[in-house]
Amino acid sequence: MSLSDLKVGELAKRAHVTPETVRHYTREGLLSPRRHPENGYQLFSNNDLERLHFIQRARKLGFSVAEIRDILAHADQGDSPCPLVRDLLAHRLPQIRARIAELEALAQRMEQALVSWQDMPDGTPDGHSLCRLIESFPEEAPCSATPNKP
Amino acid sequence: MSLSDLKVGELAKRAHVTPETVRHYTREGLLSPRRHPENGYQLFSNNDLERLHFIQRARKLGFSVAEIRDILAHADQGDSPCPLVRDLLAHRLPQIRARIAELEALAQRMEQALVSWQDMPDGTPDGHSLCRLIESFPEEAPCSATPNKP
DNA sequence: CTTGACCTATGGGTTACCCAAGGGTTTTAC
DNA sequence: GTAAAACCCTTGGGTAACCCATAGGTCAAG
Repeated sequence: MSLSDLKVGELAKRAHVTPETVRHYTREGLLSPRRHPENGYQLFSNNDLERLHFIQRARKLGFSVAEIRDILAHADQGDSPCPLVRDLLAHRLPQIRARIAELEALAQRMEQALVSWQDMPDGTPDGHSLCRLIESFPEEAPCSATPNKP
Repeated sequence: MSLSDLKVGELAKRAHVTPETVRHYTREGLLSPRRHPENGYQLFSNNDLERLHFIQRARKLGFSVAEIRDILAHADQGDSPCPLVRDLLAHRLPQIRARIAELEALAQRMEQALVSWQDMPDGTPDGHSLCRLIESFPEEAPCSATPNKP
């Protein structure tokens, strides 16, 4: 109805994301487009575009989609989401730092492996050994960094 | 049949993982236990225990379960998996380094946010602003680090 | 009026597991 | 000897933030 109504693709293009992402945010309740009464198309306003920009900024600060939904819900009710925002970030930061430390440790294991493998022969698997490269590595360190999350 | 046959729980305990994890590796083809002919229980050998240790070492070096399956398949066929192992690690390492850089950038954004928010009032959302804390952050940086993967 | 570009909803894939349900088995304890 | 606890099985669903394929409706331009 409004002059500035945007369809998914148009909104997506302006925010440099894919239409799928916009639909995802809509499904998750971060955006609530009106619907064209006849064809069912999603209709986004300029306000939705601002909202999407907000979402992108928040994502870049490390907030999850679920957290952003909560933040937006607060704001939509007229409550200031800022205390929530501060809290979330303060809690997330040490987790990120821990994750960095994990990955750093992993990278060092990998580098040490590559270095110490440089003068090891490849060898064929036998009954006792599958790959000495890997087996040459220490295993016993009760609990520590987990790889492969990203 | 063998004296040293282990049930899932026993194998899991010796490797300090959960039975679910063992079943997962079995489903993914990393382990191939025999089956008790009468009750269908999985029966693992000492060789499987070594194999599980191998898997754990490889996981700690950052290999994915799928990669480890390939490595083990090579070894099971009598081929040396070592060239594959070197290759995989050499390719993965720069990805990990890139991921660390991403997270480092994220952490710095978060820290800068927390600092610069210290003397900002919380404010109530109005038509133009949802949360100035987040809106005070730059958005335009064409493409860069993605948060929230771990 | 027919392309081709766009929209819709649904369901499945990604990773490395974890968890619950529903049901059979084995071990332990009385 | 038996009953409860502990263990095993398979199936299916959940996690995070999307991406992609399918099948089918809609719309703008030539």
